[in-house]
Amino acid sequence: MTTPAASPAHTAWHDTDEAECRHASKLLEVVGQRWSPSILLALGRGVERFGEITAMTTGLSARMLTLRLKQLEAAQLVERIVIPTTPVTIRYRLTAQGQDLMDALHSVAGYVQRWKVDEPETGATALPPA
Amino acid sequence: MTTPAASPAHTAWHDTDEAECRHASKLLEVVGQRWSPSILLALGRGVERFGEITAMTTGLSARMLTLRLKQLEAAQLVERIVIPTTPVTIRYRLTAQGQDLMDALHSVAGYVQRWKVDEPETGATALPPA
DNA sequence: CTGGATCCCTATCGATACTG
DNA sequence: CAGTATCGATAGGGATCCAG
Repeated sequence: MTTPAASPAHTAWHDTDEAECRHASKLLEVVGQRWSPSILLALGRGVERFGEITAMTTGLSARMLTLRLKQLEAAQLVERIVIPTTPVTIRYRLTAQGQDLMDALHSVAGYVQRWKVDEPETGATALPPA
Repeated sequence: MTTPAASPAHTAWHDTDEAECRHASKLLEVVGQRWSPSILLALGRGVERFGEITAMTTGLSARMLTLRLKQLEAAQLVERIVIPTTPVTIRYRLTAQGQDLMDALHSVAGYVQRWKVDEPETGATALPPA
């Protein structure tokens, strides 16, 4: 019942090593930090400039952006590129690793579509898709 | 254009609706909360009792577990089942929705494997898999 | 065993002001 | 434009005690 049909190439959680579960947990906690998803999404969509991210993300302050960017850099998900123009231009991009993560993560987009996740209001949605 | 008509496996982020991106972000922020991944993992592996989760998760207090469990219930990911034994037995289980999310999320297990994410120590890993 | 209620400390976050 | 520094408010989270 759990698997509809044809288990693909990916590993089920049951078969996942304890250590890897821990790493996955930590990773989710980093990625799940406030603003992180928005920032990663922006980068994934090609936005590369500090100011653009700030502008397009309502409520995000420069301070937080700097902070998150550093963390995401530390997590090897984002790289900071300094271009010696005048004044200096700085671009942020997903690393290959970061891109891969976004790739893995877009299956949650499918989840969101399937379950039409919404705010806990009215009666919410609680019916299986099919 | 928003409806790409029966996207095969999954939708790329570029093709993902803004609203859905927002929902995905919110979802990740909930799932990424401290302890949430560990709890979901435990539930996904079949652990159902409050005490068991507490015991197997180092550092997790009863308070936090109660809290997260409530949030996850509110997010429709977990259901609380009360069995009128003596004393009352309580089981927590992933809902179909929650199971589906874990399903979607196990692609991050693949990511973790591919990149061997580890603590920033020694020289760390920073090389592409292939 | 499950989980509510407090106390309290700390990390986090937002706003503002300032620099290269 | 791309950050850093500081401050004050708050919420998150741990420890402990208590209750159904």
